[in-house]
Amino acid sequence: MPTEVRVRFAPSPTGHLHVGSAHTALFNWLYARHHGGALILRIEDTDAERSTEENIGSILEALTWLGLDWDEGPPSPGYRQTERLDLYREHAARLLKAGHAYYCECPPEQLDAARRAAEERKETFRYSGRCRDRGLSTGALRLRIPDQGATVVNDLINGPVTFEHGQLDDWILVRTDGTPTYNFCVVVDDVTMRITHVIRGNDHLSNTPKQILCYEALDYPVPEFAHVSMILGPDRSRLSKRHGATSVQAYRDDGFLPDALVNYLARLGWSHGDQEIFSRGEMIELFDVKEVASAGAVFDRTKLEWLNQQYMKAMDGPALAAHVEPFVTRAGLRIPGDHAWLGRVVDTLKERAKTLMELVETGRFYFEAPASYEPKAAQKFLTAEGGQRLDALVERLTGRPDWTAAALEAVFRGRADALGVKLGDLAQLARLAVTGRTASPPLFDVLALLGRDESLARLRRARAATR
RNA sequence: GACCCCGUCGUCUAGCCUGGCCCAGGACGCGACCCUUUCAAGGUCGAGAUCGCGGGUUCGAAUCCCGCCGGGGUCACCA
Repeated sequence: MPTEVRVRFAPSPTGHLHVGSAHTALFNWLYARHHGGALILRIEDTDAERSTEENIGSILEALTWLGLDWDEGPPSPGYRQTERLDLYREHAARLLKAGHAYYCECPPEQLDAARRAAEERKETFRYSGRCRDRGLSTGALRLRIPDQGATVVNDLINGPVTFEHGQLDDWILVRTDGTPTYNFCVVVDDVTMRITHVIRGNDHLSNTPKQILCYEALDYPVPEFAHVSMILGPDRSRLSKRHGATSVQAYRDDGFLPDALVNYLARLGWSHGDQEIFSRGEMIELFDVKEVASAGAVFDRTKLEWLNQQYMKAMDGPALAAHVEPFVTRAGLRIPGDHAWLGRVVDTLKERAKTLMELVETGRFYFEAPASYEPKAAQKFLTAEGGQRLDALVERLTGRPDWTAAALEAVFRGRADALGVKLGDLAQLARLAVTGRTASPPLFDVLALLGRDESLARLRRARAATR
């Protein structure tokens, strides 16, 4: 029986969920789901200084919003590193006893000095190994790295990567104060959680040989590794706040759909022929880490926006309306109809906006009468002649029982013929009156959705504004 | 600086393993046109890559080999 695939996503709660982290979380999730395996969520909170409870909550929330569910992890206990200290202690003791680790009492100041000196000489700093054979019983615990040989990381994405042991040094497993270091915790956790595939950011590739040596010292099987490329800013350096929004929630708040973000992230470093849009099911079925590209990818918000629009367009009104509602409220607007009404409104707006936020802004007139008219258009349309046309429209429209888009269009066409003008002339005038703008969804749909009373009121108000 | 990774249109990518179908395909963005009551959406067409550079192997290289250059990442008693 083949061993079950077990992957993990291990964020450190020092901030919100970064899109780069979401990217590797997604690849882990896809890999787990594709293989019918398990995704384990582990919180790496050994940095007490920067880890906060709020950040943990925020990360879980972001993952949930993205629809990346985990099979093991919080809120169950035992998935935070701070809860697993005994485990690290046990393993440290084992390494010490087996002679694979030793205590080091070199004062930090001395190490710093040596580091600076090495830097002066333009050399790589490596711990001298001064305490290797002193048989000390206190201090920081270091892993003994073989002097000779090399360790090869057989990366699923990057292929075999060789690191000479001469490049590595006896790294610290446990600090003088007894707390375990990150690299040590990762090894112990991945082993005890029976992780079969470590899929993580490319920035960890250099740490991998150190970790492999630790697995071997512990006499544990080494998992498979896959180092995913990082997400870059326009200047091709790692995407950071300096480049703009980086957190998943920032994109949520800007009005992106989780499916769109997930689809976008999936296409960063991964592809399947010429296909751009993938349902979750398709992604799960088609995804394979071995096909992930090793080059970094620049985050392109414009393409994300396009994808978001594709997703909004594909969604039916009522479903989209549920996503839109909070944005209406947040804009300080009231919804003058029921959910079905909002669904129809949203149907007229979804192909005119890239984000939910933009959609609300574009359709603002559905929720409140225009506070003003576009100056240039007002200049052109709200003239004496425009007033006469508005009068004609109001007269024809008042008291009309059939307030549907089709009926309204018939009235407008009839009026345009009678007045000897093009439909467009009349439509633009009415559009300005009703929306305050020269661009909007189809006028007759807008009128129908606004209702007779509101539409007529707006036409009259525009009439009053003519010169 | 050392080590490691990466290098195809502005961007995301296909092709590279198993050389010829590639004087390089798709998508975003950009331009034009069509459709049209406006704006979008949609459709069609187009501009855009000497495949980082230089050698070599070969009848033939984006694809194989070597060197170089450029970018990024890692070098903590941070994670």
